Amino acid sequence: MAYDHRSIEATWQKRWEDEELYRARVDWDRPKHYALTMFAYPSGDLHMGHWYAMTPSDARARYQRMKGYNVLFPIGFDAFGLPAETAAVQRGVHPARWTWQNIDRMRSQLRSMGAMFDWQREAVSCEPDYYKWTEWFFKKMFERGIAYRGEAMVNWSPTLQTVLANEQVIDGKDERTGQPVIQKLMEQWFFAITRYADELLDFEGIDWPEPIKTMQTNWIGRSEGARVDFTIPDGDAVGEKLTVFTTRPDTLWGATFMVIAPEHPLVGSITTDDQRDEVERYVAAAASRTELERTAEDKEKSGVFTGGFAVNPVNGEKVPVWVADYVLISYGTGAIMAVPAHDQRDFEFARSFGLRIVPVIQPEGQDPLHEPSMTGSYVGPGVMTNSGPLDGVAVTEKKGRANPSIAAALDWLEANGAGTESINFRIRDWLISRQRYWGSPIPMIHTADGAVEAVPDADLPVILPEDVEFHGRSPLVETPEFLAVTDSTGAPARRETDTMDTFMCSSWYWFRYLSPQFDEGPFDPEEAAYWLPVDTYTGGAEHAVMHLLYARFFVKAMRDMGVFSETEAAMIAHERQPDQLFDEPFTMLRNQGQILGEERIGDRLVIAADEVDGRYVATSVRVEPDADDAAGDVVGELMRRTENILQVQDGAAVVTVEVPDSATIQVPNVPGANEVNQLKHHLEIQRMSKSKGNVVNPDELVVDFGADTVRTYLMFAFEWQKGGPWNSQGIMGSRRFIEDVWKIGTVDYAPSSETDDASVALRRRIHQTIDRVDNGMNTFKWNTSVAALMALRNEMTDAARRGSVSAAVWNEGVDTMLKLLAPIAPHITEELWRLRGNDVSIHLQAWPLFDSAIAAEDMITMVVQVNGKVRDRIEVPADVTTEDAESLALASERIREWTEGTTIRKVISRPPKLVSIVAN
RNA sequence: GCCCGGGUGGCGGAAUGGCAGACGCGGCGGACUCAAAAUCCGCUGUCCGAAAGGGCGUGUGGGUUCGAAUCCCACCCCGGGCACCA
Repeated sequence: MAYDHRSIEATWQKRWEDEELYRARVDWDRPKHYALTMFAYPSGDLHMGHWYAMTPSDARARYQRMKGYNVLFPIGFDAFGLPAETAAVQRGVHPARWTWQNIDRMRSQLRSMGAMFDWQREAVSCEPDYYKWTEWFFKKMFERGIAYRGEAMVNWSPTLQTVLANEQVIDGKDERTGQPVIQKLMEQWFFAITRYADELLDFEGIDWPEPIKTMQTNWIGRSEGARVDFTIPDGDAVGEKLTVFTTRPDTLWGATFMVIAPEHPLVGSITTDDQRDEVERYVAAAASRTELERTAEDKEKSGVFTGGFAVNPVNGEKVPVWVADYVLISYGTGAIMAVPAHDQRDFEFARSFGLRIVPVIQPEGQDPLHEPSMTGSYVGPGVMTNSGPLDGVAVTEKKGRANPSIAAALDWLEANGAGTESINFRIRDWLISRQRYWGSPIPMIHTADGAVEAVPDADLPVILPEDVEFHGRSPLVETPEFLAVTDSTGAPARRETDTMDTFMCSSWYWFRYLSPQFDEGPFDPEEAAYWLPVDTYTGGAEHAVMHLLYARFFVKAMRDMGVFSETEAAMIAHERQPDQLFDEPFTMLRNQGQILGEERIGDRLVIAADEVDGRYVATSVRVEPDADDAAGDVVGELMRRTENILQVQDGAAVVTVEVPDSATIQVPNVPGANEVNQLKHHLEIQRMSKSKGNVVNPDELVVDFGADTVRTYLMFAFEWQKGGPWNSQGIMGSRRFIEDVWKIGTVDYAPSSETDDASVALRRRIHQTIDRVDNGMNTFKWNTSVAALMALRNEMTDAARRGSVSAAVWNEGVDTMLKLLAPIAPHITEELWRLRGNDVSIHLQAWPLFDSAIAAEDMITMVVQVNGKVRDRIEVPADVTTEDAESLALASERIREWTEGTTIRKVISRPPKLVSIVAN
């Protein structure tokens, strides 16, 4: 019987759906497992990246199910967002139509995966049923004072009179029109995520990757220090206070100037008339630069003097106030005190503009720091100097109060009313306003007197008007029927036209999955009481900070708003303790990498080279796609480049060529003599554009090879956390494996040369495979699980050919292999399982039990090293004693040759694996 | 620039501080075939060697250790994120 993946996959997908095999229902008698894969954006076609994210997660959900859990594995669409609106502007398709077409298409593509999605729980964030509750959450946030109005910078296109997304701005210009974009302050809606900053730093009780926790910790950026007020002594701003936050209050006596952000509210009043033109020019220029450009530390320091001064409260000194764009209005107070002697950025700034540098920390055992001879700031430990009351206090490398000098400074500031001990966070409040159409409306009303009030619950959701046109800016601002409302007193008012950041939709979707039709609240407490929290969350590491931090914040805010009170009551009714279950959304998190397009064929290079000491050193290199083999000393495809070393496939051999600076380079479309750097650049650009442009279409592969093969390949060919470029040849190995499984599952096995040894050996291998597949599943290293199954396939194929094992062991092998493979390749294993006479789905079977006694090897190859090098291998019993291992090693003929004429200094034994002999 | 991760054969990758390269792709050789494909068998890090065997080898340089892909320090390169892509 031939393996026909098309009919097998179609048949089983239909039967599973008809039989509701993957419906997840609350069952308090069974342990639950909520497996979640990240909310999918309906971008159009399902691509290999979706398969890569979802099918291993599906396999693990299936594995958990066979392990005895009642598993929920839902799916839905993150359907609001910028691309739909871009399609509307560019191609005249309504965002809703574009989005729903994509969703329909992706639904059918997703079904071809054979995943155990419970489609009856599907949720789509652009449906009014869904965004009603997104709006409801906003209202809750507003009522609790978490949602508030504030000012933030936007990318403003004066030409289009609209706000642009960061990705629409390239080099300070609109990517489509090429017109300039400026940074502009605008009043918008925020969520006060900073109130949860301290709690978000606590990852206790959740199993998340260390790097993600580190990135979030750094993003939140808690630092301890002091707030200090500098006072403006004269001019228009006389009496105003410039507040700075500093982590180094001990260096206040060395503060010789101040720097404020170009957007600082006091810029105008501090600036003197002489300096006004220059300052205004500088502020305007800063508005055209992105934050990333402004803070990059390798750039030249820029800044201008305002002409104004401020008084340093610790010593009464007047210090000049400068404006510079490396100070950001969004971080700290938007003003800094500059201590050039002990901060490198301040030092460079001071040297660029000839500002005073006063050392206040004296490194011990060195000559006193002397300003003119300093070549950089000093940031190490020492003793305070030039600092009045702090002189002589020790400075360590510790942060905060743990550093004696900082502790002394804080005490002095508080005692003298010059400043307050304070904690600053790098994280900013979450800007949730978007000046766009295709998002969840913000359910707020602007009254005639300038106040804001929430839309009454009975009027939720605020529905997006459908009959609108797209010219560039949000149609909401020009749709009178949408704008015109009455406030709570019945007076005419204006509806809020900002919509919400789509991260808002994706901050609670896993709650909606629990009960997408529920209309009495965002989710059904009875479902939530059983399924929450999410046990396994899988998705891309590109979401390490923002989405995952917003999601954590959201759940904590929900908890504090009492959203879970009914859920908690339901839990208690079922004797489940709700303690701390609503502190974090995702108990376990794992990230996959990205699948890139297939790597292109490399550049064909023609190289003239000299052979020097067996290496090739190029005198000229040119890139020429159709060069003849005889065109140079080395001609062929570039396989790899590392720095100025090229590896070129020249005929059958890979030749390594060094390209010195003296070589002449010719790159197409770049006239004249080129440098090595240009060659590198050319090769780099080609690679990237190609790898990003080559989209691999899973549909064709599913038709040609079957979903089981594609799933197996995706789980086998990559290190899941890392990802990598697609390789269209590699998939044949997985196809052959699946075909071999078919042969093993359908062969009419009859022992012909059966031996007990062979049966014992195969059983051993079967149990070793259970262990290895288990390990791979538990550690998300699917490739090792598949490799173990392939190795078992090799043994089974061999046993079948020889007829060397008993029928009972053969059948144990087939059944075990099918069960172990079932999560990875669900269709073929189901088909073979049924063909073998089983009535109940393989996906409802219990996972095979591992027996370590059966898996144990009785003989082990022991390695014998002499001075760290392997010199012999000896077969020993697995339970060999240290004494026996050493005497066997020392008695070895080969070891005696290697130790002859030397004295044995030491013998290290790690029986049964290794004996290491040190001799000289 | 800052934060996080990675670098192992021609390629994807494996390896609780203890045999580097499991498993697979590709390649080479052979069987089957009129032939090709498919399939099956064998070999396949690299250099020296007829072989036995030996030297070298996990981005680069140093260190710890009887022993390092694995731990430590410095550097180079690649990927992700940097708050309006999601």
